Parts: sequence; C-alpha cells; structure tokens
Amino acid sequence: MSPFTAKVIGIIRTIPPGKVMTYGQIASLAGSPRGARQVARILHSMSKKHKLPWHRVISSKGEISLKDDEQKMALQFEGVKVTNWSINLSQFQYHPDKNA
DNA sequence: TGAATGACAACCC
DNA sequence: CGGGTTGCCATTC
Repeated sequence: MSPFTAKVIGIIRTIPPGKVMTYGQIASLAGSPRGARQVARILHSMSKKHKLPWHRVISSKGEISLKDDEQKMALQFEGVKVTNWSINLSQFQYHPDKNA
C-alpha cells in the first residue's frame, strides 16, 4: 500500500452520484499523472475490499471498460446517460473543488 | 530481488 | 475517424 493507492481510493470516494471520473484524472490527482493503469489495478484489486463507487470510474474516452451491465445501470440510475457504453464527459465528468 | 501484469492514455499510421 | 503500438508506474507473483 502506497500513499498513491490510498489517495486514489480517497479520490474515488469523493466522486458524487451522477458524476464520473477518468482513470487519468484520478491518477493525476493522486500524484501520478501517468498512473492511470495503477488506478485500474487498484479498482480491480481493492474495489471488493472497499466500498468504492468504482462504477463511476471510466476510461478517458468516456466509456465503460468492463462493459458490465451492473455498472451501466448503476450510472444510469444515478442520472448519467450511458449510450452504448459511452458517457458524455463534458456533461458528467466530475471536476473536484480545489478549494475542497 | 527480479520479472510480469494491468478496469489506461497518448501517439502514429 | 479507426485500428494498432508504445509508454508508464505501482502492485503482484
């Protein structure tokens, strides 16, 4: 467990319903702008052990990676329009408040 | 300790 | 615009 991992988890937990974040964005906020893959690995490995809203984490193209029906339905339920596994980032990507 | 992996991202053709 | 390849970096074996 590295500070990066803990930070990534913390960031994911801050994603509000109806919003999504990309791996690269999360990785960047976590301190590793190139660590998008680690974010993916963290989700893959820790999501079950943590109560992370991993379904709000998508690829930079605004698409669901797993193409999991549960994830898609969860997002739609929160208000995110998921069209053919794609999401309108400009409309649903979450921009964290630097003021926090 | 060293090598391989991976829910990605960016670049090139 | 679409498809394929390379780079990145922490985690895992």
